[in-house]
Amino acid sequence: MPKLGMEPIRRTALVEATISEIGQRGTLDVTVSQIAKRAGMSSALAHHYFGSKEQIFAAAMRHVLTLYGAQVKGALVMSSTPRERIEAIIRANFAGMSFRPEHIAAWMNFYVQAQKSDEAARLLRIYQHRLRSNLHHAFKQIAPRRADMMTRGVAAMIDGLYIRHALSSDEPGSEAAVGVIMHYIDLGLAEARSA
Amino acid sequence: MPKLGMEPIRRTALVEATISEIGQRGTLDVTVSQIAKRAGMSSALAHHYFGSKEQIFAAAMRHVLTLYGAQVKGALVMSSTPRERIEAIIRANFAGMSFRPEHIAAWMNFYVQAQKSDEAARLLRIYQHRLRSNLHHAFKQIAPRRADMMTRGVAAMIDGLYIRHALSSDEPGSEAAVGVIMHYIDLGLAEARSA
Amino acid sequence: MPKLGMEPIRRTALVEATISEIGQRGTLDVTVSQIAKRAGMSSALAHHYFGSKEQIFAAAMRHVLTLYGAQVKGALVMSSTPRERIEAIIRANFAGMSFRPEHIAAWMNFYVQAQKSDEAARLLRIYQHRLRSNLHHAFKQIAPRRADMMTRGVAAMIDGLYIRHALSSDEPGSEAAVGVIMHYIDLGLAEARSA
Amino acid sequence: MPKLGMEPIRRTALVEATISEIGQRGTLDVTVSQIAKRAGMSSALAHHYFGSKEQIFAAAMRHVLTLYGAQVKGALVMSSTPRERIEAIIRANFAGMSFRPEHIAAWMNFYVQAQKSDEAARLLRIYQHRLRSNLHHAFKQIAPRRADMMTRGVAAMIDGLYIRHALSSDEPGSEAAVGVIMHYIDLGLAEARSA
DNA sequence: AATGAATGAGGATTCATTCAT
DNA sequence: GATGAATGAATCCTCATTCAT
Repeated sequence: MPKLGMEPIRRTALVEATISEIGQRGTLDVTVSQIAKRAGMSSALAHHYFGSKEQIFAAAMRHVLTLYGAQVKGALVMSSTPRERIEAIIRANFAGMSFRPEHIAAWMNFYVQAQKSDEAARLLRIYQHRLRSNLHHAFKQIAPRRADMMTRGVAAMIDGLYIRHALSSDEPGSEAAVGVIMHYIDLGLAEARSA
Repeated sequence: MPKLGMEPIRRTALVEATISEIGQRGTLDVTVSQIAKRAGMSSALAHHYFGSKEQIFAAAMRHVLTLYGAQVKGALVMSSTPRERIEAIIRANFAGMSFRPEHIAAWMNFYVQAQKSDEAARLLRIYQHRLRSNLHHAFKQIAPRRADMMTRGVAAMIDGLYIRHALSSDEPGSEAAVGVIMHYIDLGLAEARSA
Repeated sequence: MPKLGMEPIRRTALVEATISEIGQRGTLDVTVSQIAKRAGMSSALAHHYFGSKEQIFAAAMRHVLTLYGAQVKGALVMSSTPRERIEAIIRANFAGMSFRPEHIAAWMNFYVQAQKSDEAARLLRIYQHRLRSNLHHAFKQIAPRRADMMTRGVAAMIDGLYIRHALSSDEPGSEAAVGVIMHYIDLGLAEARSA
Repeated sequence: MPKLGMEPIRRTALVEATISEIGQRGTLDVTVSQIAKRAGMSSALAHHYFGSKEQIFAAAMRHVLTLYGAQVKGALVMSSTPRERIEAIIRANFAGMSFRPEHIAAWMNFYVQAQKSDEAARLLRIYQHRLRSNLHHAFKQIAPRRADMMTRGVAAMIDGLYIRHALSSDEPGSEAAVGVIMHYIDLGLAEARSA
C-alpha cells in the first residue's frame, strides 16, 4: 500500500504557501513554482492536486474567508447587546490572523482579482453580504432610521482602514482603527437615541 | 522633415491608453503591446518614450493623481467654510473623471501595485498625505478635539466606498456615497458643537 | 494471499483499453493514465506489467494483428477454389472486429507509428507479407501472368478502402468495398482466361 | 524604417520546415521549436507569425494540397482523351514533389490528424472530392456503367499504393505503381467496350 | 499485487525588450 | 521619429516514469 492521505496535507500546505507568497511579494503575480517550492513540493504536484493555478488561488481565497468568518463567529458568541455585536464584528476584522500583513496583502489582491475572476467575485460578494447583513441586523435594533446608512458607512470604513494598513507602515494599529470606527458608531447611536 | 514635438503627444496618448486598457480589462495584466496599439503606435515606440513598462505605469498613475488633485483644487475654490471645504473634497472623489469606472479600476490596481513598486507607493503616499492634510486642516477648525480621528475616519470611508463601487454594480451611486460620508461628518460636527 | 495469474488478465485489459481509447479519441495521443483508467487500474500498474508506453502500444498492435490473422485463417478454412480464397481474404478485411471503427482508427495510427517505431514497422511488414503471400499464391494459380500485379493492386485497394472508411462517414460500407475489389479481381481473372 | 516583408519569407520557411521535419521524424509529434529551428528562427517568431502550432500545421497541409493540386492541373493540360486524363491524374499522384518521401510522410500524418482536427478533415475532404470528381467525370465518358465503381477502386488504389510506399523501402517505385493502376483501368475499359 | 505520491523533462505560448533600418 | 523583426526568459501545464509502502 502506498503512502496515504497526503492530499489534505498537500492542499493545506499549498493554500498557506499561496497566502504567504502573495503576502510577501505583494502581488498576485506569483508563479505556481514559487508557491509549490514554498510548500515543499514540485509544481507538478501542485497541479496534480489543484488542476490549475486559478483553482489554487480560489482555494486560498476560500481559506482566508473561512478564517475570517470563524473569527467573526467567535467574536459574536461573546456579545449580547447590539452594540457589543457590532463592536465584535469590527474587532474581528482588525484582530488575529486576519490582520496579519500577509493576509491583508492577500486580501487586497483578491479584491483586485475579483474584477476578473468570477469565482473570486462570488466569494467576495459572500463576504460583503455577510458583513453587511450582520451589521444591518444590529443597527436595525438600535438605530433603525439610519441602519442602512450606518451599515454602509461602517463597512466602507472597515475596508478603507484595512487597506490603508496594508500600505503604510506608519498607519496606526489595530486598536486605533477600532477606535475610529467605534467613535463613528457611537455618534450614530447617540443621534438615534436623541431623535 | 521630422515631426516636431511628438514626444508629449505620444506620451499623453500612452498614458491615457494605459488607463483605458486597465479599466476595460480590470487588471494590471495589460501588455505593452495592448497599450501601444490602443494609443495608435508600435510597442517599440512606447519603449522608446518610456524606457520600460514600469515607467509607463508610473506615468499613468501620476496622471490619475494629477487629475484627481486638479479636481479637488477646483472644488476647493468654490468653498469658503470648513464644512464646505470638507464636502468639496469628498465630492471631488465621487464626481467627474475620478469616479468613472476606468479610473476606479486603474486606481485600485495602482493601489495593489504600490505593494511592489516604490514609485507607486510614493505616489500613493502623496495622495494620502494631501487628502489627510486637507481634511485635517478643516477639521481642526470645526472639530478640533476629534480632528485626527475624523480625518482618519473620513479618509477610510472614502477609500472604502470608492472600492466597493468598483466591485458591485448594485452599489449605490455617487450621491449616496457622499450622503453617507456627510452624515458621518455632521454627526462629528454636532458632537464638537455640543461639547 | 496474493491473487494468482493476474498478469494475463491485466495485460489483456490494458491491450483492449489501448485499442478502445485510441479508437475513441482518434489519435495515438493517448496517455498511459487514460489507458490504465479505462482498464480499471493505476498507471503505475500498467508500467509494472509492460515497462513502457511503447511496449503497451506494441502489444496492442500485436493483438490487432492476431485478431486479423485469425479472421483471415477462419475465412480460408471455408474456401476451396483460389477465387474463393481470395474473396475470403478480402472479406476478412472488411468484416467482424477488424472493420469496427475502433480497430480502423487504431490500425491507422499504428500505420503511422510504423514510421517511428521499429517494432511497429516489423509487425506491419509481417501483416503485409502475409496478405501478399496469401493473395499471390492464389493468383498464381488462376492468373499466373498477372499474379504480381494483381496482388499489389488488390492489397493496395484493400488498404485504400479501409482507410477511406475511417475518414468519411458517407463512405459506402463493407459490402460495397468488397464489391469494388471483387469486380477488379473478376476483370483480372477474365483477362487471364481469355489470354 | 525597419526591415520589411519578412512575413511571407518566414511563413514559407516555416511551412517547408514543418513538412521536412514531419517527413524526417515520421510523426506529427514535432515541436514548434524543432520546426522553428529548422526554419532558422526562434519558436517565438513562429508563434508570432502563425499564432499557434495548429495553424502552422494547417498551413503546411494547405501547402501540400496546393502543390498536389497544381501537379494534377498541370498534367491535365496535356491530355485530351478521357483515358489520358485518368492517366494524368494518376501520374500526378506518383510523380514529382508529391511522391517525395517527406511529402508522403507528411501526407500520412495529416491523414491521421484529420481524425481530430476539423480543419485537417476539411482539407482532406476537398482533396478526396476533387480526385473523385475528376476520375468520375472521365469514367463517365468511357465506362459509364462502371463509373462509380471504377472511381472508388482507382481512388482507393492510389491511396493504398501511396501509403505502402511510405512504409517499405522495397516497394516498387512510381512507375510500377502507375502500371498496376493503369492495368486495372484498362481492364475496366475493355469490359466497357465489350459490353 | 497494487497504488497513491512524487517529479523531471519537456512543450506551447506570452511578453518585455532590443535592434536594424 | 518610427516600426517590423526578432528573441530570451519565463510560465502554466502535461505526462511518462519511479518509488515507498
